[in-house]
Amino acid sequence: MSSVVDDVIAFCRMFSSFEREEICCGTVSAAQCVLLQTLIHGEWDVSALASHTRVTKGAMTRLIDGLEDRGWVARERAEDDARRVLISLTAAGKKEAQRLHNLTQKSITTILNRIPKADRPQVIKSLNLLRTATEQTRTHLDCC
Amino acid sequence: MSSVVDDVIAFCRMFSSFEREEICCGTVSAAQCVLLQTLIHGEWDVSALASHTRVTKGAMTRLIDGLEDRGWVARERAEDDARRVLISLTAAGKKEAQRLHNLTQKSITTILNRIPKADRPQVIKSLNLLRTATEQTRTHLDCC
DNA sequence: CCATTTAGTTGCATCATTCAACCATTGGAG
DNA sequence: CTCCAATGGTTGAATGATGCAACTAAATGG
Repeated sequence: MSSVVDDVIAFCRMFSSFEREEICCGTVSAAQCVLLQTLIHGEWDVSALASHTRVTKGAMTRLIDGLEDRGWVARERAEDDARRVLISLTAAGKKEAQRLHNLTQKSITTILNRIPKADRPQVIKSLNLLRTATEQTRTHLDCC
Repeated sequence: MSSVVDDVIAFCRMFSSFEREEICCGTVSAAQCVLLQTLIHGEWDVSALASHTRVTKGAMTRLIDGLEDRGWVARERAEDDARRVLISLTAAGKKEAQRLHNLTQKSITTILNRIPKADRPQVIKSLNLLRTATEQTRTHLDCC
């Protein structure tokens, strides 16, 4: 007997440990790993990254500091608003982000390959539905 | 365009933030929250909890310390092996674990309710498949 | 009976994170 | 135009979670 609650908890915990132990392992923290992969899709300002990653602006500043020290991201003042700081991947950063993305993909492929072939399309579709549903549910940040 | 990799990352990150911000919020850390819910199913020794949660024994000792301070878990020496320490929920712990479980369930239900009714059975089944596949993949702890 | 292994705890160092204070910039009201 | 509130970002201090290594106690095996 396993409830859907237990399944979600177990799967998410397992995937997080994948990220921690096998994907970003050694080079970056899990948060930085996600951050690099986020930036593949284009440049963001610090606040947008913070709310997307669900950490404070201060924490995001330091995550970015770490990636900047490694030469993987660059800061640039926005032209229209000199307060905003746009973060983008450097050439090296693109490479690293892609490497991490490939590792992530490999992990996920490994998992999917353990699922009966006939079920895979539905699983993939379900993950997309879950992502969409979760993001819709999760706009507000109020807590406690 | 969204790849399954992005979907998994997004869903797991969102669910983690749910746990952090809405479920264990205030009373316990996310790790302690999962730990309490794990113990609903029975008593474990420290090493088993550590490897299940994928932290070191030292970290697990401290997670348990925190829950013990709150009176939610109890330590007991195993009869057959005086080195092992069995962790179980107290009465208050059972209550808190159930409360957290209900909150988790509520969050997940909220997410599921945003998915078209027709798709839900497949999503639930998919989560179970994913959990099983991930746990099969994830027995070794070697890293780097 | 001693040496080795195993289970758990603890001290230390590290890192991520939050909170609050702070600076710079923007935009609006008078 | 000027001042003031709001916004975007950074920084310092404190907290908390974690890993590693050293340690104690108990079991196991020659």
